Parts: sequence; C-alpha cells; structure tokens
Amino acid sequence: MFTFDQLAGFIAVAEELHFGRAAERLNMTQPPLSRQIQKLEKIVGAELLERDNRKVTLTSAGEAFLDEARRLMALAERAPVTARRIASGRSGVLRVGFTAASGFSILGPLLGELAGIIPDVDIDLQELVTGEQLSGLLTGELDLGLARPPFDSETFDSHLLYRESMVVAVPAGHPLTLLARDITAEDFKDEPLIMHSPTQARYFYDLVVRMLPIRHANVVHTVSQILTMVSLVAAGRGLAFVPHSATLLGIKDVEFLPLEAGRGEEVELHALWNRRITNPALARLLRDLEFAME
Amino acid sequence: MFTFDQLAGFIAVAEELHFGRAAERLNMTQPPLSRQIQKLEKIVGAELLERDNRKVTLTSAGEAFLDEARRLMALAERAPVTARRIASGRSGVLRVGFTAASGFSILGPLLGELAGIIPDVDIDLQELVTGEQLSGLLTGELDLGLARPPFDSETFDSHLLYRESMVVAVPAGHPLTLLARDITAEDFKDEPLIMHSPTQARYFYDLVVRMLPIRHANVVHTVSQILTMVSLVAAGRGLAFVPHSATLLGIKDVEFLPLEAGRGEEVELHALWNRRITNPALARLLRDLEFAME
DNA sequence: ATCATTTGATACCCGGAAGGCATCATGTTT
DNA sequence: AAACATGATGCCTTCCGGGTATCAAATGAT
Repeated sequence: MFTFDQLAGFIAVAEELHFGRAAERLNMTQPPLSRQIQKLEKIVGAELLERDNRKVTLTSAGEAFLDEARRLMALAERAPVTARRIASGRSGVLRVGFTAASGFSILGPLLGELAGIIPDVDIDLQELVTGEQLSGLLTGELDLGLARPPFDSETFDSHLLYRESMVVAVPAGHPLTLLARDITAEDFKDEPLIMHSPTQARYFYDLVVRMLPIRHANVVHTVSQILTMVSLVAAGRGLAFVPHSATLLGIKDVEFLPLEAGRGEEVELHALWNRRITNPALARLLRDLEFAME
Repeated sequence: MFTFDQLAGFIAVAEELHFGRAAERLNMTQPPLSRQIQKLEKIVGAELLERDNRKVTLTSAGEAFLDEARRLMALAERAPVTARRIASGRSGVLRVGFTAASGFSILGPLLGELAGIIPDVDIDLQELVTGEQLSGLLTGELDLGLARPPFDSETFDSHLLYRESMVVAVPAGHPLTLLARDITAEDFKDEPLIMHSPTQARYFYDLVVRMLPIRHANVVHTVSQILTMVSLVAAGRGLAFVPHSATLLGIKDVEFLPLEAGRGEEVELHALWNRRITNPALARLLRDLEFAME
C-alpha cells in the first residue's frame, strides 16, 4: 500500500509538472521525491508520469489516479475533523425515545429546544413505551428517554419535564358527559373500564389503581398505548383514564372529562438518561441545559 | 497525517474489539499495535477507543472515524485498479451504485445496455442505499446511481427507469395469506411492522407513512435494506412493505401479498448523476443515451 | 562539435520510526 | 489469594525515508 506522503508528492508533481518545484513546495529536496514517485508507480502498477528528460506530463492513468489521490487526501483531512466534532458533542446522533403521549405535547417544543442547543446533531426518534426506553438506555441503543416513572435512579438520571392531570375519556354522548359536576370514583362503579397494562404501562396502572378501587369485573381490555386506549373508547368499548395531553390526539367520538378536584392525581413526564454517558452529544446537551436552568 | 497502516490497525481493533486478536489478524504482535492506535488517536485529536482493561469499545467519535477509515481504505484499494485499467488501454471506469432491490430487477438488463453503448469502459458496481449513493455522487466516488427519490434536482440530474408497485411481505403461513381478498390498511392494525429507516430509506418511509395512518405502536424494527427487511419477515418478526421486485430475492418462508388496488402506491427507480460531470465515460454514455431516446 | 545548463535518477550516509521481545499494571476469575 | 487475561511500557534492532553529492541525458549556445 502506498502512503499519504507518496500521494501528496504525486499531487504536487502532477500540479507543478516539475520535480524540483514540487519538491520545494513540499519542503524537501528533489531526489527523495523522485524515489517516492517511482515507488508509488511501482505500487500502483502503472506509469503515472511521463518523464521526457526535459518536461513531465501526466499519463491518462496518471490523470485518473490524480483524481483519486485528491479525493483520498481530502477525505483523510476531513476524517479527524468530524471525529473531533463528534467527540466534542458538536455533531453526531442523539437517539431519543418517546412515548406516544409525549409525542403529542412536549416532543415538538423539545425538539425545537434541542435544535437550538445542538444544531449539528441529528436526532433519531423512536416511539417506545417506558419499559422499552429503559432497556434501550441500558443497552446503549438509546441516549435519551421521555418517559414516566418509575425507574431506577441509581442507573438513570432524570429531569422532570412537566406534570399533567388525568382525565377520563368517554365515548361521545355518553351519559356521564351530561353530568353537571366533576367525575368521582362512584361514577365508574358500573362502567366498563379500559385499563392500562400492568407490565407495559406500570405507571398509569399503579396510578389508576390508587385512584379508585378497581372492579376487575369491569376491565374489558388492558393495553399499553394511550392512542390505542382512546381508540377503544371511541369505539364504545368503555371508559379510560388518560393523561390530559391525550386530548390533543384529535380522535373523533371521544370526550374528555375532568376528574373531581383533588382526586385527579397528576402524572409526570421525565427526560431521563443513563448515568454512564457515552455519547458526547448528550454530555454537551446536558451541560448546556444545566447552564440554562441556573 | 496518519498512515494507512494506522487506519488498518484501527479498523482491525474496531472490528475485533481486542488488541491481541487484531494484532494476530494483522500478522504482528500486540505492543506495536497498541502504540499505533495511540499515535493515531493523538493525530486525530480524539479518543477513538475506550479501553477498560477488560474490554475495548468504540467511542462515538471512533464509530464515525471507523466509517471514514473504511472508506479511505476502500478508496485506496480501488484507486490503483482504475489506474491500471486505464493504463492497459481501456478507456475508463464508470462507477455505478445500486440499491439491493434494483440489483434483482433492472441491474442485469441495464448492464447489458451499458456494454452496448460504452463497451470499452469498465463498470465498477457497488451496492449502496440511496443516501450513500447521493453522498458518493457528491464526493465523486460514484458516477452513476440507481436510486429512489427524493434527491436535490439542483445538484443531480436523473432519468426515470421504471415504476413498480408495493407489496406486503408476510411470514409464510401467516393468517393474512389465507385472506381471499387484497390487503387493506385495516388488516395491519395489530400486526407488528418492520419499518424503513426514516433517515436511510426516507423514500419508503414517507411512502408507507402516507399509505397507512401512523401506527408507530407496532413498529418493531427500523432498517434500511430491503433484504434485511425481508429476512426479518422470514424470521417472523413482523410484516413489511417492500417494492414488488423484492419478490425476486428468493428468500424462504416469506410470502408477498398485493395491496388493495388503488392503495398500493407505486415507487420509482431513477438513474441519477451529479450535474457536474467529471468522468468522460459518463458524458459519453449520457450523450449516446440522449440519441437513443430521441 | 563542444561545453554549459537543466532536470530527473542514483549512490551513500544518517536519524528516526516501527516492530519484536520481555515485562509491567490492573482488573477478573477461581 | 493466586492465576489469568489484556492492554501499556521499556528497550533493542532493523529498515525506511530524507539529505548531500553526484551522475546521466538532453538541449542549446558559441
């Protein structure tokens, strides 16, 4: 394999068409340059220059090789620059997981903010439930998650993004929508309930269980995605407790009713990340966010 | 400037993630390899590998640099070949990028056509996704691409080669294969979907998103190569939307189902090239093609 | 025709870089 | 705690690349 010095030498000679001047340009003397080119030609296996003891010309193979040589040099000069940019967090890829619910509320503004702080970093978005985000953060497939508690604060660091209240999704025209007052637990006694999955959406499940004594009899479905829940409500399969941002989904034939004051616990959405940060772009983001918060 | 040996050393270590094995592969001992990498890191100005006294991992800067290093090595290996070809009297080399999907349909006939128009030009084929082809065309590493929209028509000129319809790839014996009718969007409601990468395979991604109401919930993988998608389908990981030519891949345990008429949008394959043409062989090809089309 | 000039190639020498061997340092496993 | 695994370091030797001096061939002026 040839060396970069040989390429640089060849480029210089090809441009000057004169060994002496090329050598001067390269801050060396002519003899080693001559040998460099000879060696290069031997490695390439083709004559690149025609020496005619009075002038130097490029062969057609030499012209083609000059192209390649320039390309190689340009690439070789750029490579460390990009590597340094990534190491400093100024560019690269940030893999962000988000839950369906957050996608309809905070994700847009958050992306705008990210674009302000790390504009050269590509954001790779993946919609995942909290559990998937946690395992993604552990394996390093994900850099940042937008998810709900609980998660292990030993391994994950986090920042509270916002709280929102829970509301009840009911099919349009349902008797409860006619109530003049806020909803209470009593109102659900005989209503079929679409429940959160205790494994996939543990946070909501625990929350709802805490809010009202469940009557398992009435649980008609257990699902993990808010969107799915609301769709089922729209289809008249029952009621569901969903975070307020679900109202932004724009699903037809569903109404959202506020819960009795005090009973409507609030749910949280956190930005969270693995404490063992490996992605410089994330390190930079967090550092700049710290500054912004103080 | 670093040397090709350092690049080769880095690539070996990055692939083996083990200095000893990498050294063995390079027919050298471990100590000089360690120093080689250290020197390379010093030159690049960034940590490329994380040594943890038990295992070696790539930093994100290292990942990016690995990419560049591979490109450099590939380019460096190809350069002498093209030079020799030209020196041996053939009039040039045309470097053609193609997508895996096009490789199974149009590539064969196209090569025949090229051989008719520019018989003395060697064709250098590389399988690349659309995004890689575009960057290759920009840097001049590629002369001609066979790829799908979108691309910037300011910098690239193109010619539509053909259209084909999309089909659904399902694991053999899947319930949907028993359906007597064509598939509709409703049929996927609860099916895991193997999705195209929004960055690497933007065209397909946009198309599929357009075809069926976003149900991110069911996306199990995002991949960029059609072949990978079909393999994942074969492995029973889910369904996938692929162009009709994927049926030619001959992968076992996959069936392809047509989409409901009207819903199955057609996808396009274009031949495209950089408007700033530098390769005379490409100029000749295009000129002769113009003649043929008139 | 001869000789000075130009320009790339060759001969020879020297310093530094890269590889090999032996060994160290550190973390893991039994 | 001892053996093991694995990357880093120290030291020696070899070889490659650059420098100086010189050669070789072609040109052109007298």
